[in-house]
Amino acid sequence: MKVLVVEDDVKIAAAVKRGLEREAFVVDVANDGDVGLWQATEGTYDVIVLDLMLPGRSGFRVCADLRGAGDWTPILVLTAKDGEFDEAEALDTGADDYLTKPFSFPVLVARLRALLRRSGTGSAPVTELGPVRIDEGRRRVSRDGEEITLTAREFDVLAHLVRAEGRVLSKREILDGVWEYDFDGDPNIVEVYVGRLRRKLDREGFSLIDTVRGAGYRAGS
Amino acid sequence: MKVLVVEDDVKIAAAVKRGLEREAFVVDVANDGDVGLWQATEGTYDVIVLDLMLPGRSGFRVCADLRGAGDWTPILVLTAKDGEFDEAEALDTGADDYLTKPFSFPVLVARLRALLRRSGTGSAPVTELGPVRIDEGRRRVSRDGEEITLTAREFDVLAHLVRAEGRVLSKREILDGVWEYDFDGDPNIVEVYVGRLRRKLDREGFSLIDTVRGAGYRAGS
DNA sequence: CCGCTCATTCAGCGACTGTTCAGGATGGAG
DNA sequence: CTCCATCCTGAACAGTCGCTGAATGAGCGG
Repeated sequence: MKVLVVEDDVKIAAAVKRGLEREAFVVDVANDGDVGLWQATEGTYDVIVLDLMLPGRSGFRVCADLRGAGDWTPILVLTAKDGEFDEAEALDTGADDYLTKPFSFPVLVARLRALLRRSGTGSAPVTELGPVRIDEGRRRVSRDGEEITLTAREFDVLAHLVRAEGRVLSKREILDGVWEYDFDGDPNIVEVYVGRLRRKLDREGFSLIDTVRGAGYRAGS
Repeated sequence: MKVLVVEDDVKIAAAVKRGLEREAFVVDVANDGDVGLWQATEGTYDVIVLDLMLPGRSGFRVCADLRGAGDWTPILVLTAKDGEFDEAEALDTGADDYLTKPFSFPVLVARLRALLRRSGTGSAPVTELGPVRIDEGRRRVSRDGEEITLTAREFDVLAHLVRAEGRVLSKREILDGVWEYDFDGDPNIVEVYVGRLRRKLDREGFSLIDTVRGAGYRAGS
């Protein structure tokens, strides 16, 4: 589950990033509105946390621009309680929820999850592929009813492939979708994870992830 | 992209209609279940937004009747959160997704788009030429339902020819379209690949790729 | 501070596939 | 009918791609 945090206060940004990562989110941070907008359009995020008071392009503008460009990634807006910006106004611009600073961390997480659930990105109805059952909401996987434990990364890679609904995803696409945007390590890591998923999920006569040589990987169908 | 909105609350119906029209949908509204069912069967819609609580025929019935009549237009169901109707139940009746009222507009649009994407109305690059079926997204090819494995290059060449929809492509064009820009090897390689494709795909009485001597190759039509 | 889990890198191996080449087949022009 | 350009094909080779096990190190909990 990828989150983009657009926040100029470096300390807050870092704290939020660390906290969300502990909750198994993959987090990218942008420190001003322009970079934020750019990253939001380039990358594929499941949800965006957007401060309204930003250097460069304001949160309002970012929100409006994204929506104007047809990007409906759920947005949770952060506002200062002194209320220079009005929450209702933010919602009008196309935000989906808001939170006034200072906020408690559990609340942020709860609201994010609620947002993901509502927008359907997070609660993709449980998917079944052969004997394997993938519950994105609870981040659980089972085969023949038996629970299988995956690490956060393993789950993200699997979920990403499953969401593609049979399309072939290149290693590059998987990297972009699951790892932080500035990851520039060896794409071989995708192979490593696919290998691990196979060892955990495949069984005699059933293989969940196909290799499409020269193109990427494909799950299901 | 045509949407049918079946909703008895006139204000909600109007708001949704206006909003969706701003998103470039073409919207028809029905105010009760019977009219809704009738319009759904008469017209051809890409997706139906269906309230469950309706005068006349309930949303459940509409859904069930449509499915019973073999109409599989994607349906997004609107439920009141007080939960007189159960979402799971709606999905059982044949709905494809649900949203609880009140909902935010962007969420509705996002879900509709997701639904359209999933149901393939939005993008399905699956081409059939005679007995051969080419699925570009899944990178799969089959003849008479039987899967045929192609290498990456083979698939790319085939896809390129298929995309030309019957136009003749010169070897040069195929090279430029499929190989890297700076490829300066023997154009004979195209012949080699066409040959391999033929051996894999052609059968008695059917040949997928025609040679147009002196000009290039052509697939389909 | 120690032991654990997990993410990442690396190198080696094996199989597959892209490419080349040369000789045979084919078709059209004259 | 003949000849030449064009196309087809089988075989061979080298390089690429994907898989794996092991090693390393960061981070967390005890």
